[in-house]
Amino acid sequence: MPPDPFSVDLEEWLSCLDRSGCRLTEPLKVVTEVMSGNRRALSPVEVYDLGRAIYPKLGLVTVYRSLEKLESAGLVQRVHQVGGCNGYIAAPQGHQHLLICQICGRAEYFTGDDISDLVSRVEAQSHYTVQGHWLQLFGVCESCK
Amino acid sequence: MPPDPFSVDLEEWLSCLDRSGCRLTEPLKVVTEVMSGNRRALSPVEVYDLGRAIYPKLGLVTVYRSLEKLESAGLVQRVHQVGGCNGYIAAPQGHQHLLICQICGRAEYFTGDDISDLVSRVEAQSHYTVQGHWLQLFGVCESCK
DNA sequence: TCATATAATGAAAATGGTTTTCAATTTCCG
DNA sequence: CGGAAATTGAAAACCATTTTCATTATATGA
Repeated sequence: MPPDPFSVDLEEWLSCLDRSGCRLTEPLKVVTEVMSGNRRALSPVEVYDLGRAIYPKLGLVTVYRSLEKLESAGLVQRVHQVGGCNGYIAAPQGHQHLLICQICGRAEYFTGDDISDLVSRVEAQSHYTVQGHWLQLFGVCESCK
Repeated sequence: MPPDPFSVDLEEWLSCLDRSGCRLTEPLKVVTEVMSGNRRALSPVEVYDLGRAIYPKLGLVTVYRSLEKLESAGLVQRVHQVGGCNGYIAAPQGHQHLLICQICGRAEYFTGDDISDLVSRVEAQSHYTVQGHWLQLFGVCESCK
């Protein structure tokens, strides 16, 4: 069982940001708290709203900048969906992919996608060199059924 | 060998649009010609520029509306990439996925992704019901190596 | 073939999300 | 504690996309 990216605690995230050379300001801590404690992909405005519940003078611009820091520190990743591509969610440790509930937006990570056979076959047929892949599953979670 | 979505000719696309109830206007035909004759994911502005080379008074707004028609007719699909998600490309027939060159943007479709074992395992572990998936490969094409 | 209802067009304006600018504030290192 | 430098928030700028609306073009039925 791989580590659950949603159970990582705030302190670890903050020390990771610290190691990346960020100043641990109040607004950045608030955005980090929101992102580390949520299992859904959140848009910048959603982060903004959740953040202001904790720290009312948080600015939307700062949310954008903080998400950028979290993303380049590898703590958060962008999520692409049919409805839009401006969602951010806690990034997995190692090689994992997302499974997203189409009803409530809740997400899980899963491992063990072995597509190496597929990749070799596609490489042989297309004469491309494959460098990476995106795989995402969509469905309905237990409580939404 | 599945049919190559890039080799479908213009006439077929136009009759498909006709069957969908669209009026075959000059601007729509131009956008259709651009989209059916290109192997790269094109942004609306790129379509606009390529289209005006054929039909100078084409408007950008019409490009957006035409892409929407092509998309709902299933002839074109949106492409999601790290650099942005506003690309459109000829849609595959049946179940196929994209392989995109990171250098030149050229794309190929491939078939034969069998992820049913993976899906059953993930369903059992997560208690989600999986309804669909996204799979996309990234690499370097033959001429870019 | 022609007339006509109506879908489609293009230009301008509106919209909405994201980025830039900049002066004021906060952090953190010495 | 002091001060250099990163960070912040507000306003403005920016850019892609959508809406509005008067005009034009298409397809259909007389």
